Amino acid sequence: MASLISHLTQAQQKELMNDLNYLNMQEIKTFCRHHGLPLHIHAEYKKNVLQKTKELDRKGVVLDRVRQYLKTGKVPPPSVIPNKMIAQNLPKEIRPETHFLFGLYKNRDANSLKVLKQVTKGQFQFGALAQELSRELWVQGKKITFSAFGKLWLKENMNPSREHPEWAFLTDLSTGSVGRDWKSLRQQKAKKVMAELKRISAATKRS
DNA sequence: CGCTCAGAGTTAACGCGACT
DNA sequence: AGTCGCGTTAACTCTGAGCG
Repeated sequence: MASLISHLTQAQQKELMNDLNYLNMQEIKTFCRHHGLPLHIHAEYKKNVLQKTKELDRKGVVLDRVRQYLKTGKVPPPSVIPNKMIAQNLPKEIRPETHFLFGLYKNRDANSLKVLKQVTKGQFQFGALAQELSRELWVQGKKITFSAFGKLWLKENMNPSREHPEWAFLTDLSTGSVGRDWKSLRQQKAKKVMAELKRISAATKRS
């Protein structure tokens, strides 16, 4: 299947892609379910066997998938955590040289926090960045230690090399373009995008 | 300076219904 | 009866602004 948005002009396509950032997760989920786009992260608990986890992909990841789908008409595969990144047996104690694996680290986990505080001179905090980094490492299959993760977190925290256009509110906030009417602005944009997506739904069902 | 607020995303926890 | 998935909810974090 070809692009689902070829009837739009280049400028309109670009606007649509950009305004997807203004959708909230609920709206995105609805669209994904309609079209069978994967929302959950899958894990390879056993070699070559994929299992859906309870973990939901982060907004940026899901949006990328939506964009790809709109452009190509193909349903992209889900995120997968490879077998080697999954903790098979949990160590009693986490140390700086312990490998940073799925199932071992969790946000707000006291043991993880202790070690990460230790290797970052007390600066580490659980938050969106920690979540983002950990997911990325797991899915990409980069096996590193807690110590290395802490350093990576520090680096990203000091000078963020990545942008988060999908966090529309925070992005607008940092550019100072948030006014009293931001909420209605978001709804306006979201409504427009949803209307366009709905048209696509109808078109794909006909074919 | 520290506190609270806004509005967003994410998680864990909870409850409900479907299914076995 | 027990389990699983799904949807909702409360609590947390993020940022800059506003206030005492």
